[in-house]
Amino acid sequence: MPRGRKKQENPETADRILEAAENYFAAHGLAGARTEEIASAARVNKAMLFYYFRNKQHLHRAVLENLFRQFRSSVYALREKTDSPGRRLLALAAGYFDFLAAHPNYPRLVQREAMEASGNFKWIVGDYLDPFHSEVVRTIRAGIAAREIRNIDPEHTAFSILGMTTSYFAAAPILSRIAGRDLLAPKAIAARRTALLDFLEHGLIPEGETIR
Amino acid sequence: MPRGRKKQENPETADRILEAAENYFAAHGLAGARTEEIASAARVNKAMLFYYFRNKQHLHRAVLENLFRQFRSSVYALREKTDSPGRRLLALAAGYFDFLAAHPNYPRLVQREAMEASGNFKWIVGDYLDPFHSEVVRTIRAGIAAREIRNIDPEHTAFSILGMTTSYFAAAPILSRIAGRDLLAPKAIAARRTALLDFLEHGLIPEGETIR
DNA sequence: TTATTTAAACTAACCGGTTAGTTGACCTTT
DNA sequence: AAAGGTCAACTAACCGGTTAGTTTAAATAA
Repeated sequence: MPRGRKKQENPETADRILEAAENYFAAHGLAGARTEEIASAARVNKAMLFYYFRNKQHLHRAVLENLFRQFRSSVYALREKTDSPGRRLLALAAGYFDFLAAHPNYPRLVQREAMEASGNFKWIVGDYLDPFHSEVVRTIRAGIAAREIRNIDPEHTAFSILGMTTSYFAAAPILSRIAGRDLLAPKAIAARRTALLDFLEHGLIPEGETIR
Repeated sequence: MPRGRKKQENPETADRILEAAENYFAAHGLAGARTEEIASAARVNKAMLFYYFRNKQHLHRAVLENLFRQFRSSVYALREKTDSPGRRLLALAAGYFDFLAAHPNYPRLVQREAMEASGNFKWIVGDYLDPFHSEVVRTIRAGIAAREIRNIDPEHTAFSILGMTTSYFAAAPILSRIAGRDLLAPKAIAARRTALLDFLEHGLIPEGETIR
């Protein structure tokens, strides 16, 4: 129950801050992002960042947790209920892809955490990344057992799948420059999706077979 | 010509600075790295950074150019002279992999530049990344024409190959945590190499064939 | 002499964080 | 209903630590 409110409009100040912070942290990192800029992008006084979130670190953590919560609910939402591990794996990859497409800041924020050995490390891995990675590995194993998937190293394959999916979005700005067109445009993303899934399918299934 | 003080020869002060700066910029980014720390890691006075490299930005740029020069010479050194585009492509991927394994700072520095839309963008892409990417795409096209490689989108395949190669090294710290062991240990790198090349081979060749 | 190097003090700017005070909606009490 | 009080939300101005970059004076080597 909000007690005192100022004038009329207030699309949740804290949310605006969170959104602006997400953009700046993704683009410039914790050290590179400027609180003043975040504040002005959120159209609030700088002091509000510290009013709602204790300090820069806390704000950064809030951004991460907010994003990871969405990540987890997305991933869990789209688990296919099929007997075919091959199909389940492709659905997993596609779902992960779609989440990234919908949250372009995510890969950059995670990449930053991955590069420095920050303190966030532990909870990010334990609460979010490890469960997802384990599920992928488990599905690959099941696929191999069911002879739907080639006999490959499940863990490395998981790294490869997640890596080739993530890197496209994480490096989109520079790749767009190389390609000479905007790779985050809806059409480009759709093309990437099919190309990626096609590549996966043919890198996983045994010779001469198809997942169906 | 080393002119400096001290009886024992200095392994080129500027080089020590460059090396230390590379480590700190890779780990913390341009904004996050501290000149004082770079200086003490290089065992020189802070003023030397500004004596040899005008300012922090220039030092950062020097680090990038130094690394990219090595990147280019490595890549050009290992071009296979074979008629088989499929083999040339695998050699290209393997060579890129080996360069990354030998220069663990490279992917992190490039990733950072890729994430923010910095001014370095243009020359990095134009002078280094674009030529390499083009060569990969060209080789894939030749492979398709020679029916050694499946009929796939060459550009997206290039993204996938480079992405799955790079992301392993760029995210090594966090992946190591997930895997529960050091993924940059020589043995782990060797395992990654074979797993990666195996995955590539079976994702590229037409059904039932092999590159040989 | 001249180029390189150190140590140390210094500055200017930047930037995270604080503070004192204001505003306005809602809640009493009269 | 008028008057007064309360509290969360908000602002402008400021504070103090940090850090890029400079300067100075001295030392060392070629």
